[in-house]
This record gives sequence, structure tokens and C-alpha cells, in this order.
Amino acid sequence: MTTPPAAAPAGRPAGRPAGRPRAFDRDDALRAAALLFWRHGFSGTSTRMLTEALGISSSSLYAAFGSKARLFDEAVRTYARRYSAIHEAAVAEPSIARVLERVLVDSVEEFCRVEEGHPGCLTSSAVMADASTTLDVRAHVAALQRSDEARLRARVERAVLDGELPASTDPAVLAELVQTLWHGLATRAELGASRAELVGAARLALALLDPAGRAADPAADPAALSPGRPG
Amino acid sequence: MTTPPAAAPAGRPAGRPAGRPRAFDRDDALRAAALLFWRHGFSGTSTRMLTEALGISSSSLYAAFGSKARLFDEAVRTYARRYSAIHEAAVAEPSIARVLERVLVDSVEEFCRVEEGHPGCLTSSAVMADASTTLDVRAHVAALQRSDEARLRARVERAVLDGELPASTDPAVLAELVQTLWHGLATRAELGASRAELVGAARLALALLDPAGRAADPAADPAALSPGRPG
DNA sequence: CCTCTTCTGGATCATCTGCTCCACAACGGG
DNA sequence: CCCGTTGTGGAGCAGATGATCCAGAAGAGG
Repeated sequence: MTTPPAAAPAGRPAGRPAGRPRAFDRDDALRAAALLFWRHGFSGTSTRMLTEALGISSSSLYAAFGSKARLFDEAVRTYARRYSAIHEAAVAEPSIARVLERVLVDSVEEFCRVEEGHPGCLTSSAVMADASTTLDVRAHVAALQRSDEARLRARVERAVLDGELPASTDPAVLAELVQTLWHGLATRAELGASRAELVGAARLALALLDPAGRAADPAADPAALSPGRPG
Repeated sequence: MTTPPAAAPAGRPAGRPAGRPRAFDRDDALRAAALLFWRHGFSGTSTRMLTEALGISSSSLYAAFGSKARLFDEAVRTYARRYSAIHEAAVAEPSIARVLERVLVDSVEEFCRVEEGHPGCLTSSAVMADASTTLDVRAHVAALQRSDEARLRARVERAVLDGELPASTDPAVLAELVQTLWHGLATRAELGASRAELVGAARLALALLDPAGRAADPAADPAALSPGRPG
């Protein structure tokens, strides 16, 4: 009904959806819109700014995305999926140390991508920016991030059961700490911290968190307060 | 010129600034405005919303604060001063462990104040929300937070010189990590994390960071991965 | 009393907001 | 070729926006 031709209408061989073809790339437009929302927030981005940046007319925008709110929602979800993918890939690592390393370091890489025009994390910005607009992006993003945290907590629990972490470890608290670091890195990136600074902080945190490193060589423990592994 | 009667005009004994007195409390209005900006962001808060919430007319608002942008700026600075005050008080502590504990735990208390209507950190929200509006709040907030970080880094350097931290400690990296945790706690608060969760994460981080605790009893080290001191 | 100064509400300004309408253009199928 | 379908640009809608103006009110000083 409201969704124009999201998927091919079954009768067609998916080659062309019928009617006049769209004159712009929908994914490109979505990316450009995300960038604008990122920089100016939802309310700070007008439909005029969007149509101008995307090089399309207002009617084209509404035909393709429905409304400004839905466009925003779609942009946020697109980026949220990236962050979830990082968590998903990370928890698949065999050792818990590698899991934590990948969650933090891979996320820093994502936050610092230069081909995107803006550092940081769109979902964090989105959540901070607009609370009670037409659209409840805040709740949706919060839910998404809770699921990322749950995945991580489950992985920590497994590590405890496997004896990889001491039995006294509280998985919920450890997961909360890692998520706190994650959000902190996103904010620092947004504030202009360099990749090197962020990776340095992340690696220090990882060194402090890694029980194997500390257990293996307690004498070298104080070195954990240096930036960490040289690599 | 543009600033009406910010300070008493010198000739008066500061009792009354002359002219018709203001019918509302300027600080109360500023607080109420800050809350609105917090919830809806700068662009998401209209002057109508402000005048309605503050119970004053548009002309009164403009007479008292100059413009919507200046009101926003003043609100952000007011809150930023609170966070700076926490850092200032913390670095005055004699032991570095107490310094870090106070920076993180006191900030969590601040983020979770219930008498304010919104959890989290206004400056973080402000930075995330609006980048290139009329007013460059972003740069100002970033500068403020850089000064907080510099203060903390200087305190860490002193702790290293005092032998309280191992000589291999990199003060810049340690300060960056603490600031990362700080921003992370702010974001988690904004996302709805409870005070207990935040304090738990903060205390775990502190336990991992505390070299005295680990050096004193390396055997008990794994316990550091539990929530931390019961108190 | 008057004057000077400042604040107040209400009306009002020009502009911008998100969004819709419409005539028409670009495709595939018959 | 016409048909149905879908996208397109431009004009334009009603309402909201940030900000200003003004007549008057409320104080201090003379």
C-alpha cells in the first residue's frame, strides 16, 4: 500500500519494476542523506537541504522514501546494521581476548572511516539529537544496541564456562564496561580524536582487561599502563 | 551594547539594576530551557516551546537572553561548568586511585540526577545534535572538554613522577582512556542505563586501572573482573 | 509630580517548514 | 500506437519558524 515497489511484484523477472525508472541511485541518496542528518541532526536538516544535496526534487524524495522521518529512520538503521555486524563478527572469534579486541578496534576503524564525511557513530548522534519527534528512533536504536550488548554478554558467559575467564567474572558488568568503552570511543571520534588516540585508549583498555596477559606475567603488569602492544 | 545589564552599572550598589524589574527568575528560566534543549536538541526546540515552558513572552526571552542561539550557548556552558567542577575537585585528591574514582563515580552521580528531568550529559547531547548552526557550540564544548582532559593528564603525570604509577605509564593514553570511559558513561546514561549499572562498569574499570590493588595482591587479580568493591 | 530606564504582552514580519498536487516524461506490454 | 504504471520537476499549500516592533507597565531618581 504505502510501500511503492520495494520488491519486484512477483510477476516480473526482477529485471525492471515497471513504470518510469528512477533517475537517481536510491542507496547513494540514502548515504548522502545520512551524512546530512549526521552533521545537522534530524530537526536541523530540512527537506530543502536534502533535495538540494541529493540533486532531486521534493516529489522524488517523497516517492522514494515516504517522508523525512522515514528517510531518517532508514538511514539510521543502515548504519546501525554496520555496528551490529561488527559485534556479530567479533563474538565469533575463538578467544575472548580477540572478541573484545575486535569489538573495540574494528569499531574505531568504522568510526574513523574517511571516505564517509563524518567521524563517529550515526546512531549515537541520532539518539542524542532528537528524542520525541514523530518517530521513535531513540527506542529503536536503544533496542538495537541492547541486542548487541546481549550478544556480547552471552559470549562472555561462554568464556567463563569455558574457563577462559575466572568464575568470579560478572558477564553483565564486563559487557556493560565494554559497551561503555564503545560509546565513549564513538563520542571521542565525533569530538575529533584521531584514530591513533582512539586505538591507543582501546588497546590500553584491552591490556587491562586481558586476564591471560596479566596472569601469564604478573611482574610485567605495570607495563599494562603503557599504550600496549606496539603492533 | 548588546548585553543589556549583565552586571550592575557600577554606579549602583548592586541592589537593583534600574528600570522595571524582571518578572521571572533568570536562572530558573535558563534551567528550564536547558532541559528542553536536552530533550529535543537545538533545532528541535522552537522559541514557542521555550516561551510556553518558561511562561514568558517572546520579547522577554529575547530581552533576557539575546537570541535562541545565545540562550542555548549559555545553557550548555552552565552544565559544562558542572562537569569541569567535578574534574577540578577530583584532581585535588591525594591519591591517583581516588582521583580516577571521583572523576568517574561523581560524574555518574551527576548524569543520574533525578531532580533534573533528563539523564546524561547536556554537552554530549549538544555536541552530537547540532554541528554547524549559527553558533559554534561544538567547538566551544570540545575545547572545554580538552581542558578537562589536560587537567587529568597533568595529574597523571604528577602521579608518575611521584612514583604512584609505574614510570612506563603513558599519561596521555591513560587520560584518553578515562575520558573515553567518561563519555561512554554519559551516553549509556542517556540511553537509559541505571545508576547501578553505570557505577558497576565504572568500578570494574577502576579496579582494572588501580595498579596498587593489583600489585598488592596479584593472586586475587582475577577477582578484578567481578563488579568490584561491594560498597 | 515627572523623566529615565527597563521589562512585558501581543501583534506581526518575512521566511522557512514538511508535504502535496499536477501536468508530463520514461519505461514495458499489448 | 495506446495503455497502464511509475518517476519527475515546479508550483504551491497551510502552518510553524526566529525575531522585531510597539504601547504600556513597573521600578528608581529627581
